[in-house]
Amino acid sequence: MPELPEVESIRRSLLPLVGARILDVEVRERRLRRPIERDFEARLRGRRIEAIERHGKYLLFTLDGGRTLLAHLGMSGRITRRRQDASQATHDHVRLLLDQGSALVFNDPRRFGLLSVGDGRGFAELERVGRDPLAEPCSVDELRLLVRGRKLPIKNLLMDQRRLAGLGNIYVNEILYQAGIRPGRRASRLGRSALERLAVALQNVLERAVRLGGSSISDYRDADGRTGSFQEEHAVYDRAGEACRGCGTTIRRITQSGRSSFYCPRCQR
DNA sequence: ATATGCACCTGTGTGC
DNA sequence: TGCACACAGGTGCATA
Repeated sequence: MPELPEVESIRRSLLPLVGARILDVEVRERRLRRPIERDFEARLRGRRIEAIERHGKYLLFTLDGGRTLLAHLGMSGRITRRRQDASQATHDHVRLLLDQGSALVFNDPRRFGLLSVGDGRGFAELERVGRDPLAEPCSVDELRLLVRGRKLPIKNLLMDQRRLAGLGNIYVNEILYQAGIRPGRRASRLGRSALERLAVALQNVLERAVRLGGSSISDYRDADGRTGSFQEEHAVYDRAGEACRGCGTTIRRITQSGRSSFYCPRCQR
């Protein structure tokens, strides 16, 4: 579910927890994308949260003693702040009991998410992801290097987390609309002007989406249960059959590598 | 190395 | 009402 803007919104809503201590850990379901380590609870208990950062779609909780809690929400994951006495919901897999009666709850119906504790931040998962385009905006020259010799569709390239970290199906579709590029265009065939528009669209869409707290399509919420509102500005995502806000042409849906792509056949070439 | 297809899961909506 | 099916914000692995 969550892409870069949603994860960033969750991170910001979690910041009041910096300084909190983890008093206890409860794990009800260990079978996530990768099973939760056996010593997960022991390695978290008693630690203090010193910082909460994000890289792409990953959240990193820096703890005292040099440890790091890595979290990924997969398709359906949520991290919520609650009272410890709040009732447990279906798919509440992990609860971190903090001081002052609050709790951090990880809920994930599909279990595509990930939780892991490491010493430092040497996670194999993190080594597989590229730069974060919000933290480090891409120049046109860098985009040119990225597309050089790549014959796959630009949409698939932008979704490849090893190249850029954080873009998923919503934001890639929205960025390509803003840039006026069809999702099926071969990456290597994009010219200088298209790459310039892409660089601008990348920054504008991500910054705007973060400002609006991300996209709440069906059930995304930040850690305090608040929805985002960027979905109200979606130009193409999930709008097949509706009119393009720019020119009135009917938005099309196609399938690329098993995922839906949406575009305006007139505004995007 | 590059590109694709499928598996991993549960929930929801649609059409019969 | 029940049932079958398609589809969903992601990633990892097997296969060409």
